[in-house]
Amino acid sequence: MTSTYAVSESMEDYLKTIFKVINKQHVARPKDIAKILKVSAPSVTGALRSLAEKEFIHYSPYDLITLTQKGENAAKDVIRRHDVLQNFFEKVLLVEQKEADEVACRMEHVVSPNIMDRFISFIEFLEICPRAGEKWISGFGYYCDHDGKLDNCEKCIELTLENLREKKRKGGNEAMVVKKLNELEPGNKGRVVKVAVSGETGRRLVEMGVTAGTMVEIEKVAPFGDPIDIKVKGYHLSLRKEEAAGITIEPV
Amino acid sequence: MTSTYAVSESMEDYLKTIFKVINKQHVARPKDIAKILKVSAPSVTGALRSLAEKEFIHYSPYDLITLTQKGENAAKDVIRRHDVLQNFFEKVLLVEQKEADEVACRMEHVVSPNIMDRFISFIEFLEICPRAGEKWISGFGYYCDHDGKLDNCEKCIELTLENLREKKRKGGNEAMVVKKLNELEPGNKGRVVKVAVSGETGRRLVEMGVTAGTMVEIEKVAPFGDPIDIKVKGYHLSLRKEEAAGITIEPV
DNA sequence: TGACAGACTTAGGTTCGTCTAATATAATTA
DNA sequence: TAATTATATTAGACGAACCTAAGTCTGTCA
Ligand SMILES: [Mn+2]
Ligand SMILES: [Mn+2]
Ligand SMILES: [Mn+2]
Ligand SMILES: [Mn+2]
Repeated sequence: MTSTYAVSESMEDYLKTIFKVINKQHVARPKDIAKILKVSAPSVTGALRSLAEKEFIHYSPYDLITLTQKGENAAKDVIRRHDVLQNFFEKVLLVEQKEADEVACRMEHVVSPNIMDRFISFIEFLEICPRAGEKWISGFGYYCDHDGKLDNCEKCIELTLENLREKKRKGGNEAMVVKKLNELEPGNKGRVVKVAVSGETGRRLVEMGVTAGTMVEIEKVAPFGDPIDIKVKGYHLSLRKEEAAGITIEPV
Repeated sequence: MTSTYAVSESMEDYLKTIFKVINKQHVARPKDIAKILKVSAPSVTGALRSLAEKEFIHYSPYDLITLTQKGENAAKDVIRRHDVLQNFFEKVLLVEQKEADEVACRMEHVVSPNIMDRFISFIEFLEICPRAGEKWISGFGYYCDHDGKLDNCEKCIELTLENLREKKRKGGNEAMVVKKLNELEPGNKGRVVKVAVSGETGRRLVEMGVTAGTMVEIEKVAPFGDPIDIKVKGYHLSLRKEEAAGITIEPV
């Protein structure tokens, strides 16, 4: 059984750490990496040499460390896997943050791309399907904390059904509401209706499979609405305002 | 970060394999182990020496291999972790069996006891809470296969609510139905109402946290109803008929 | 500008899990 | 029972990922 990803678990953690350090303080130094990963300085030197050889980073002794494009992609991918898993543990299994983070950091290296996608879809479905959603998860919390007792499910279902009908009544009057991605606010979620973005970003979106039907969440909007940070399929993505304007969304 | 479990990932896989081989053909030989784990024969010899030293197995060169109690416990624990994960991937995330098995075999070594418990509770909750269950999971399947389209949720919720009320009407007339565990049939599930089992098995049940509220599933019943194989909290357990008779169940 | 402290690398060693080649033992079969 | 075949072990080596101890580089500051 060949390993699922291009580098070893250890190297993935180094890449992840380098990416995070660079994005936080512009430049990554071996000392920081050693501290974060709780390894000795010589271990870091060794890892750097190995990563440079495989062309994940630019590096020579005493030089500063930068990620190659390949390295950045790999790092982002590990981080995505980590985030999806941690999110699932925290938001669905209601596990405490520290443990969710720790276990995600071990699982991130072994989860398959396919199962990743399923986790993402599952969480989306959970958020969208009116049978489930937040209320249902809190019911799971009750179940866990009370030795397998179910909390009053009937009321909850009635309410759900009520809301669903309400929404439908309204929906019958107005046409499907769509907005441009740049018109949404942090925390808003929606489903992609159309993508009309050219250039590198457009290509990246297609590559990532961001097409009609994909769920998008607004994470952060900078002053003057540029750039806009979004989450799609577990990826964190930063869009220019004009790029975001090319994406049509049906808010959820 | 110290590793979560007592032995390395590799050794856990050896233990698991030894357990399975013994339970299948009574005696484990290095050749079988090598074949299953896809390693060379000398690798097996090395692993056996190492496991013997740590007292997980009884072994000396050319001798036959048996698990110590410690080894058997460890093996069962790995298998439980594996099964719970694989089950979640297959039954909840609707992942195909081969991949579910492979990824479970990697994750089994890094999932924490706590998150294990959550997975188990989550699956139970999914099976019990009338908002979710099988119908809901099949809705998730539809969602995955149709690019994020929701299948007619309203009808499904109405039906669920209907069933729930139906059940309640019936439930109002008759008192809570309870049975003895030995009266159930393979595939039946239920919630433990009372445990009155003495001896080693009783102690084991308590250790495993099998108390009022725990979900139990009947897996297999031998001819004449003895022994009875059950699944509790992810563990597979074999009970004598008289032991099973000491456990009161409310069928679900 | 030159010393020095702190950061980084080199040198060299350990453990783990794997391998191949050679050897020893056990089982089968003529 | 002797020869042959199948299995298992020993010997020795390797790469990955870590470590400690000992040097080397560099930015800072007197
Ligand atoms: Mn994290
Ligand atoms: Mn990690
Ligand atoms: Mn399996
Ligand atoms: Mn495994």
